[in-house]
Order: sequence, then C-alpha cells, then structure tokens
Amino acid sequence: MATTIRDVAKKSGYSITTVSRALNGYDDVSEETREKILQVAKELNYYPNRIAQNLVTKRFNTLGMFILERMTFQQPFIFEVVSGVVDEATKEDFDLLLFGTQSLRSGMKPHQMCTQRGVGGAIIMGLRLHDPIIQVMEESGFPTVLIDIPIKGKRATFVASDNQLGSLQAINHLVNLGHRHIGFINGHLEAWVSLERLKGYKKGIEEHSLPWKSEYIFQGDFSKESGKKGARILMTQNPELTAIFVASDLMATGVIEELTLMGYKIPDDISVIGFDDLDFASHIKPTLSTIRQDKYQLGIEAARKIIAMIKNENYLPEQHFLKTTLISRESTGPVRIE
Amino acid sequence: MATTIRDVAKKSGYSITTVSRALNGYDDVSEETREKILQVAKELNYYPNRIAQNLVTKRFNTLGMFILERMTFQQPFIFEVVSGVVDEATKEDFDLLLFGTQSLRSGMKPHQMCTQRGVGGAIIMGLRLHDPIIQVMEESGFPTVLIDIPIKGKRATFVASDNQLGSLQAINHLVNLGHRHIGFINGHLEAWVSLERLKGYKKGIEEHSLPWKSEYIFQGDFSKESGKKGARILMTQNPELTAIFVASDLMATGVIEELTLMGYKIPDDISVIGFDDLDFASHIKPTLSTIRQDKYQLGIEAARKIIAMIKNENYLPEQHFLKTTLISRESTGPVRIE
DNA sequence: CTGTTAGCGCTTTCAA
DNA sequence: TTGAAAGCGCTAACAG
Repeated sequence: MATTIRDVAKKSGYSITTVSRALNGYDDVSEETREKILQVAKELNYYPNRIAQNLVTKRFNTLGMFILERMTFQQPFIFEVVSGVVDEATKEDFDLLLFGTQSLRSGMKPHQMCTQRGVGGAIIMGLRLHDPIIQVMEESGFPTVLIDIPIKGKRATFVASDNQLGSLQAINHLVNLGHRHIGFINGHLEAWVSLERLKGYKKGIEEHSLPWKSEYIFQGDFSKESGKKGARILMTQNPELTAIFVASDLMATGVIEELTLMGYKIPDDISVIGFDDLDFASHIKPTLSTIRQDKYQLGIEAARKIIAMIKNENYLPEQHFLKTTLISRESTGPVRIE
Repeated sequence: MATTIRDVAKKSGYSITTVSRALNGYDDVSEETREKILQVAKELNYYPNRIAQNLVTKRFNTLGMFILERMTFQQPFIFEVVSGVVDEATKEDFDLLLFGTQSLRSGMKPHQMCTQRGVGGAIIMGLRLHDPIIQVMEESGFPTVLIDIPIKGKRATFVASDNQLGSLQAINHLVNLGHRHIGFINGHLEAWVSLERLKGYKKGIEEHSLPWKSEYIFQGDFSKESGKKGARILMTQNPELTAIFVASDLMATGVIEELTLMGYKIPDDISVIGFDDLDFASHIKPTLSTIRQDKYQLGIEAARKIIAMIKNENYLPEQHFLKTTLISRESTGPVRIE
C-alpha cells in the first residue's frame, strides 16, 4: 500500500488538513510547519493520489486521445502527433489516456468515456469528414480538439496544417523548375485534407495560368496501390504531363514505382512530389521531394488548445493552420527540354 | 455534470446501494428491481465514474505505458507495439495511460507514478541495458513488463522477439543463396537485442562452418549513418564479403546507399538483409529483405502479461519469445559466380 | 495558523 | 431482497 496523506499527518503530528495545505503550497501554513511536513513527506516517500485529488477537486489533469481508423492512416504520422501531445501534456502536468480504434465499439461517445474517467478534454484523430461523432462533440459542450477535421462547437476546435499552402508550395516548386503540365493524385474525399489539397492545386494552376484539364486529376485513396494506378492512368491519358503532385508520400512511392515500370526516369522524364514528409521519404531512391507537415507540432498545438480549454471554462482558442515546408529532394528536377 | 449513481437512485426510487448492486450484476437483487434500475440508468445515460470506482475498490483497470528514449528508437516500431497494447487493453476493459520520455524527469519512478494514478501495472519500452530503473522495478514488487530488456523480479517479466532465431534465419537465408562470406552490422550494445542478434549471427556462422574473422562485424548504433559507415569499412577491409546482415532496417538503408555509392550492385554484387521489417522496407528500391518482428503481437503479449499479473496477485507469466519471420525481397540474391 | 466536518462517486459490510 | 452507514484519499469551507 502506498503511503497516504494520513501517514504523513500521523508521523508529523499535524492534521490531515494542514498536511494537505502545506503540500499544496497554501500560504496559511507557517513556514516551520511546512518544512516539517515536507520533511516527513519526503521520508515517507509520499506522493498524493491523483485520482482521489481529481475526484474531490473536479480539476482535470488528464487528456484523452482517440485514435480512430489507425489502419488506413499513416502510422508514422500518428505517432509523431501523439509524441507532441504527450510531451506538451507532460510539460503541463497532464496525463494522457490513449483510446484506440476499438474503444468506441461499446457505443459510448468520446465525451462519455472521458467524463467517466475524470478526463477533461478529448483530442480526436482519424475521423472521416461526415462522421456523426463530429456533431456529437460539437453539441456535447465537452472540450474537444480534432486533428485534420473542421469542427465549430462552443467548446470544440481543430488543428491542421495549411494544406492549401502545401499544395501551392508544391505547384510553385514545380513551376519554378519549368513544369507546366502538372498532374495531381489526391487522397479520398472523406478526408478533409484532400479537399484542401485539391483547392490548393487548383489555385496553383490558376495563379500560374497553367494548361489544364480535369483529366489531370486522379482520385486515389492514400494507398500505395492507388498511387500506382493513378500514375498509369494519368500518364496514359495525358502523356504531356512532366510532373505529378501526389497528396501523400505513400502514394508517391507507388507513383514512382509505376512510372519506373513504365520506363520513365525520375526526375529526368517526370518529376514527382509528395506530401507529409514521412520518415521513409528520405530513404527511398530517388529520395522524395515533398511537402513537410510538422506533425509533432500538430500534437503540441492540439495539446495546448485542449489544455487551455480545460483550464478556462470560457475559452475557445482561435483557429490557425500550421505552415508546411517544401522539402526539395531528388524526385523533382527541371523539366526536360523538348 | 455527468449523471451519478445518486441520480439513478433518486429517479428509480431505490437506494444507492441497490442501484450499485443491480448495475454490478449481484444476484441478491430481484430481477424486477434490476430491470427497472437498468431502464432508468439507460434513460439517464448513466455510466459509473471509473475513478470513484477505482478509489474504493482498489481494483485496477488502467495500464501505464512508458516510452523512454523515443528519438533513438524507431518510431514505427513503437507505434505498432503501442497499438497492440491499446487493442488488448481495450478488449480487457483496461485503459491505457501513456507516459513519454519526459515523464520521469521529476525523479519519480514508474511504479510511483502508477500508484499515484491508480494504475495497476507498467509496460516499459526504450530502456537501455543497464538503466537503474530495471533494478528499481525488480525490487519494487510492482507489476512490470519490459519490452526488449530482460528483467527477473517477483512481479516483473519481459517480452521480446526471438532475436537469436532472427539472426539465424538471416544467415540461413544467405547461406541458402550460396553466400559464405557474410558481414554483420550490429546496433549499439546498450540494447539487449544487439547482444542477442550477435549471438545468433555467431551461432549461424558456426553452424554452417563459414569462414570467419572478427573484422566481419561492425559495431553500429542503429542510425542510418552508422549503416553507411559500417558498409564502407566492412567492404574496404573485407572485399571478399558477398552479403551483409544488418541488425536494423534503418541501418540497412544506409548500407544500401553506401554500397551503391561504392559502385556495388544490390543484390548482384552484394546481398543485404535487414531486421525489423518496418513499413518502408517494402517501399525502398531495391525492396529490402529482412527479418520481420511481429511488433503488434509484442504489444498484445505485453498487455496480456501485465493484465494477468494485475488480476492475479501471485502470478508471474513465464517467459517466451516471439517468432521472427524471414521476409525475402529484392535486396538478397544468389551469390555471384566467381 | 490549525483542526473539525463534510463530501467527491462509488462499493461494501452489516442490519433489517 | 433492500437500505443505512462507513470509508477509499483527498480538498475545501468554516470555525477556532
């Protein structure tokens, strides 16, 4: 059995109350008393029981993080976000309760699971665009931060990269290399980021007044396979393309494989640029040019927001997007002279 | 405020006690009463407060997972283990509290952090061989499962892949392809798995009576850079090598890059086989032959063991290792005819 | 400055 | 079969 406040009280000769106040830094305790109590606490190796504290104070010091749809998602991405959340939480003396794909199986909603566990706010990732949970959380009034999915409740907000910016950076990069016929392989449209990346792509095309057909866009699903398929279809239908912007690194690996199979040299014949900057982007050959998302920072921001909301009843953090960065590697190069 | 057992009692007309027993499935409650209470509970959307439950019952339904040394480790590996732990925990109705690299910063030990939070057992990963925490946990008597590090307390055990088997599989594979001069690039020796992989390598060499020099072994540190360095040194000093077994996929990417730089064709001139089978192993070119660890299962096993220990005061799961699997891809091939 | 009392939401004797 | 009372470990009025 762990030592309780009672033990400290007994041994120090003070009441439980006084011990509590001394330990919690109240100033209505004489310095002498505090010192003695601190001393005893140290001797006894006493640490307050957080769940008892939580029960009585109703002050929350636990975050809940829900990771839905782990499989279809890109794992390294998730892990970096989680790392950011954990680190920021630890810094703020918050614990992190992790809920997996199967946690909602019972039909319980995230805020119910949280309330039941003394968790003050929820970070949710891996949601699809029209998941009913979004509305549930909007209306629940429970502090919620979504990752990569918009939400607009009184106590709900979201964090995401500036995906439009990312697309623009990709297009600009390609245009700077002389490309004018640029294809786009997108992820599935159940992901909000896909919508944004598409907008960015179109914006880029317009801004540079590039030649344009709707056949330049292939609708993938974030899988490597869909990258391969997209590459083949795009190049077969539009042999004039000299560059392809791919909405995820994983799909981009598929694209590169397929193009290579089709006899194209990368980047000599065709430039390929991805999105995310996952770890392997720098390990594959050719190394992959891509748009980096700061995933760790995404986690940090999510944690900051949820913690701010928990600490302040009436605070709803304003929305802002994280900047993406162009990472230029080997898979993109100057357009071939025709 | 969430609905409490009190609300259910009031609305149903029964006492708190009876409600508690009805909900917890005690059989000294008439069926009629139970039905009514269940009904009211449903109407009120009542779910018991787990932290209050925990406080009074001292029955633990939370696992603590500590991830130390995140950076030097391989993130996708960790994430899969965590996924396994989460899924198994959820299945058993356990919650998972995640502690990051900085959580022990305060000087608190894992079991103290856990006790303080009503956490019944700890899974720890990312520990180095001689970390004092190992002994602390051995002696603490707190249910503990380490990942990839041996421990032998009364309430402490560990899970790991059979790394010796993995090495043997790698060597056998190479020998089957006709290789006899096989180099080895290991991880740093602060990792127990490195010791094991080394043993397996030596065993393999012996079993097949292969020609052998201590110069065939390079001591890396799991980083890609060390893979590159190792490849260069190994091939410079031992040009007779036709294959290299590398103790991690990440290092293997470095090896392949460096060998390619040096003008070797893979696998025509030299075969390379990694360890882990991380995601990118199948995305790089050439695709990487490797020894797969079932990381997800590692997580499942860790969770099972810790849960079994929590549920049973006197149970210490016996130790066993998870089988590894040879994954043969493009980076290994028959030895070149000389 | 310190202690008494009450109570967070729940389970568990013990009586009725 | 049900309920009253005590208590898990802690904090928070409220007196003194």
